[in-house]
Amino acid sequence: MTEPRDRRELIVSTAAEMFARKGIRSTTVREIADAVGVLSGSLYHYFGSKDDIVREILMSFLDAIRASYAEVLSHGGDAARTLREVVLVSLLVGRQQPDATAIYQNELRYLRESPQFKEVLAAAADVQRVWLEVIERGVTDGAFRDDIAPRIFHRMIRDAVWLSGRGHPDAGYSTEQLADAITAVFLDGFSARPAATAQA
Amino acid sequence: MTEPRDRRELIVSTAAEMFARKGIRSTTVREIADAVGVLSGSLYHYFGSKDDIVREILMSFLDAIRASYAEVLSHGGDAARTLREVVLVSLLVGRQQPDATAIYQNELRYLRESPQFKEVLAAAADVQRVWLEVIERGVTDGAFRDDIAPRIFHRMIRDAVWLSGRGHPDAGYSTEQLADAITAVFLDGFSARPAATAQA
DNA sequence: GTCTATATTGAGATAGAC
DNA sequence: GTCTATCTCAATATAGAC
Repeated sequence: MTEPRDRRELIVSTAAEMFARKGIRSTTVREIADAVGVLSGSLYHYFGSKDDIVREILMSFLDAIRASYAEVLSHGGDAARTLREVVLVSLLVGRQQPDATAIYQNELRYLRESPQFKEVLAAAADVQRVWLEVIERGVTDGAFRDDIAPRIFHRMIRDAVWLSGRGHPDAGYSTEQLADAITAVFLDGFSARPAATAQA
Repeated sequence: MTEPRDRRELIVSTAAEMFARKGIRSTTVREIADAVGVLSGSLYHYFGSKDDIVREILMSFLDAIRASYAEVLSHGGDAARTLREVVLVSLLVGRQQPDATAIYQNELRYLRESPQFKEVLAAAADVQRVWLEVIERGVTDGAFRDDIAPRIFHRMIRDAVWLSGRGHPDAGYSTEQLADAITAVFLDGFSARPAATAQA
């Protein structure tokens, strides 16, 4: 997020940064309030609960992802091309909302513990479905190998994308370069090959 | 783990299962004691704290990993072969200690919050170093491509391996088959190819 | 070695004054 | 809209009887 215009946005962006860095459970409402510069009771003027803040962060993230994917799917292309674009737009949204991305990756279990996150989990399921469908389409078309279950491949590439922001920043890698690296490894493999199938 | 012989082992294995399923923070000592069939105070006869249980689970896991890797490295082989074996033995230990594997994957941040896990984190660093070194050796040898940073590739394949136990079980995939699938994707790619470089 | 009982701390949330 | 003050609950851990 950027340049919060009002206090409500400041609360959301501050909380997102702390949730991403320390985890939701380890971040107290008092710490959020301290960082914002108010007392904890004041947060409850804007949000009914700590989890409402979490919900807002994640729904905004997942809505951005769903919109990006819809755009990618709308302009067609074969499975390999679409997969490449899904990787790229995922990384782009991840770069715009790094905190939300980290929360999404790290706190799935937290979200499953409370029924109020049903909507968030449903949106996450939509997102996963896009990945799986493009992978399955590629297998059906003969573009992708059929000796590895789509669900297994899906998990590998999905984790590579969403976890790419985790830990140390990828110094020297732009988002586009990282997208190229991920698609290169996952489509062509890491083995050196005599005549590489040049992909970019 | 299996067939706890004494109460202490029962506490460890019960706690491991709950930590893996619900997370360390969401698992209370009272719940562990309930599941074991004692009252919470009694746990403190065996362990000084809840985190001592965590430490025991993870050190036993990481020691098993380090021993497996040492064995793999001791009998040599080129980088691709060694990487393949590292993947396989990692998955084998993961199958033997699925709860510890999940905890290791999910709770790194928790471990970083307390100085008492220094030893655990040091062991984890040893493990990561083995991966990185075999990858770097392959690049130097010319076996692996040199246009993708080892550290980026390392993160992808490492996550694919350690996260493979997460979520739904891989129905129908044995550990060996999963190891084959992972090495196939990461070394040869997911693209269908005219004349596949048969690898198994 | 296990229990009962409780100390202690920390968290999310609320009420009501300003 | 923010603060002060506090409620309530839940968690780790401890003390000491049995």
